[in-house]
Amino acid sequence: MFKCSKEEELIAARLFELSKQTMPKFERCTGISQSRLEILRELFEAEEITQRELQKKVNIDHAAVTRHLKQLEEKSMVIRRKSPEDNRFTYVSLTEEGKTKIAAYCEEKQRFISKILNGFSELERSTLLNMLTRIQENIEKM
Amino acid sequence: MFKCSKEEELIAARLFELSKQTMPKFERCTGISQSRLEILRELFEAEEITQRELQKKVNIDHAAVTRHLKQLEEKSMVIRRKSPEDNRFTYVSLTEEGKTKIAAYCEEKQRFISKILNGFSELERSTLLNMLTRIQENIEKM
DNA sequence: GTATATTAATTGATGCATCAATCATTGACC
DNA sequence: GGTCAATGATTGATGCATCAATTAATATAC
Repeated sequence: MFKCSKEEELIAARLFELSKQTMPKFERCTGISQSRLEILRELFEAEEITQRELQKKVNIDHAAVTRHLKQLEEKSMVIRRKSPEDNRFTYVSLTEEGKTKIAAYCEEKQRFISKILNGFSELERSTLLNMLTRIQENIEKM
Repeated sequence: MFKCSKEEELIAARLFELSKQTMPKFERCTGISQSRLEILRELFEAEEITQRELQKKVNIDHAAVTRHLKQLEEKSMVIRRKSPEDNRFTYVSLTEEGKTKIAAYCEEKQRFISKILNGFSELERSTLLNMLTRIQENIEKM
C-alpha cells in the first residue's frame, strides 16, 4: 500500500517542512527575503551587471527580478541604466546606500545561519553540504 | 568583510535553492502541491478529523487549510460536516474517490523522492535524516 | 532595405501563503 | 440568565512567485 513510511519519505517531509519554516523566520530575523538578499549579494559581487545576467545567476523568474529591482530602486538601493551599446539591456548596480545596507543584512544572515547549524561539527558540515549538492544534482537531471 | 563564502553560507544557499527548485518540480511531476498532498495524507491516516486538528498536524495557516479543503470539496475528494456536539468544529473526511486518487499521487511522490535521493546509501540516508532533524530542532528553538 | 525572428524587459493574470478582521458558537463568570 | 471571553472557521487584503502576452530594440535573411 502507500503508507509512505519509509525513510525516504521522512527525508522529503523534513526538507519540505524545513523550507516552510525557514523562509518566514529568515525574513523576520534578517528583515529581508532570501530572494531579495540573493539579488543584492549578486549585485555586490558583480559591481555592474545586466538584469538578464543577474536573473540567470539567482535563478528567479524574469518578472520577479524586474519587480524586486523596481522596489529596490524606490528604496534607493540600486540604480539602473540602459546599455548604450544595446538598448534592450539594462545595467544594474548598487548605490552607496545599498552597499551599506547589504552589509547589515549579511551579518544578520550569518547570525541566522549559525543558529540553524548550531551543534554541527566541521566534518558534519561538509558531509551535509556534499549531500545537499548531490540532491540538487539529482533534481537538475529531472 | 561580509564575503560570506564560508561553508555555512553554502549550506544555506543549497537549502534555499533546493526548495526553490523542488517545489515546482514536485508539483509538475506529481500533479499536486506538497501542501495539498500532505493534507490528503493526513486525512487518509485519520479517517475523520476536525479542521483544527488537521491544521495543527500539517502546520499550515488556518486560512490556507480552509481554501484547500474548499477546492478539494469541489473536486469531490473530501466531505465536510459540522460536528453535532459543537457546531464550531467541522469534521473532514476523504470520499471514496479521494482515497483512490490519493493512492496515485502517493505513488508519484514516492517515485519523485526516489529520484531525488538517487545514489544515497542506507547509511547516508539515515545520516541525512538525522541532520535535517537537528536543523529543524534548531529552527524551532528560535 | 524591408520583413521576420530573436532577445531583454515589462505588465497582467493567476495561484498560493500569510496576517488581520469578522462571524458563529460555546463556555465561564457575575 | 445575560454578558463577555475563547475558539473554530471563513473572508479580505497583501505579498511574492510563476506563466503568458506584450513592447521595444536588435540581428538576420531575402
